[in-house]
Amino acid sequence: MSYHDPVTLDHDQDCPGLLPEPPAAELELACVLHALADPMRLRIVSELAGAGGDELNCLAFELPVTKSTMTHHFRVLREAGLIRQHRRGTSKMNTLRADDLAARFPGLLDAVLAAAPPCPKAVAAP
Amino acid sequence: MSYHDPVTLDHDQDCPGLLPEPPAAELELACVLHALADPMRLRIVSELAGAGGDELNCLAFELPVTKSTMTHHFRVLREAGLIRQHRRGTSKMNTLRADDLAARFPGLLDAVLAAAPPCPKAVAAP
DNA sequence: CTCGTAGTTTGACAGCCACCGTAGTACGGT
DNA sequence: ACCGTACTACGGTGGCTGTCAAACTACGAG
Repeated sequence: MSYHDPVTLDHDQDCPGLLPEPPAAELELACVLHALADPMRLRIVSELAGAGGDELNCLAFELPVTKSTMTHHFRVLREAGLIRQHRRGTSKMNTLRADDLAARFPGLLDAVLAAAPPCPKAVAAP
Repeated sequence: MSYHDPVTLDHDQDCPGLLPEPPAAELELACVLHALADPMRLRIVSELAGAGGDELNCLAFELPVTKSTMTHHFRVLREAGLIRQHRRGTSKMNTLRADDLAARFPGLLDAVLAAAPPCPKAVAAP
């Protein structure tokens, strides 16, 4: 659950404002499972999966916690390698790293999403 | 992650010494994920899976922790619904509830086991 | 520049938890 | 009954963590 800042120059040019994330090959199972074991974070991941690859800013998730707690959760998800975040204006846009996760742990994300509780409400587009 | 002691009379007669466990239909994803997120517990589950349904007593797992910590880990796994335990003489025998888990969360256990680090050593028969 | 909004940092809090050591229980063999 | 072995209960420790409030930063519109 620790990694060096892997943002390369190439990456900076392709996606300005990208926040640091662990490379797919370095994702750790215990870290991913731990991140998914929190109901708030599982809900974030479920809603991102339901958005079908669309980017959602943090406000798109109407979670019953404060903004600072949401910041914490998004950070845990990013550092575990579950989500990708980049800055766009005043917003942080989030996507699920579904392809990376499937490549690293085949079937895991699908099984977790299938097992996750249904989302309380549909995600509003930002 | 809480349940009432569900041991029924029928169950008592079929398997004396069975310790309380949650019914398969009541397994909670967050609880299961949390139990699997600890490397020691993941290793226990992996070794039980590798034993192909054989019962293993607690000593069969040469984990780098004390016996009292192992007791704690086995308890977490049992209460999360991942393992079944029953007393046999002075030993506690453990099996993986693979069928229950597959029924409740299809594909999850397989994906986790496929992703888990390889066991450091083969499990000695008790 | 000001303002509003999205998001972050910081510190605090209370509960959780992996781990340990110690003393104890449960069981079976002698 | 005693003994050895498998396992547990209990208390303690230090670190972790979800959560919050308050102050702050980053950004873009006007």
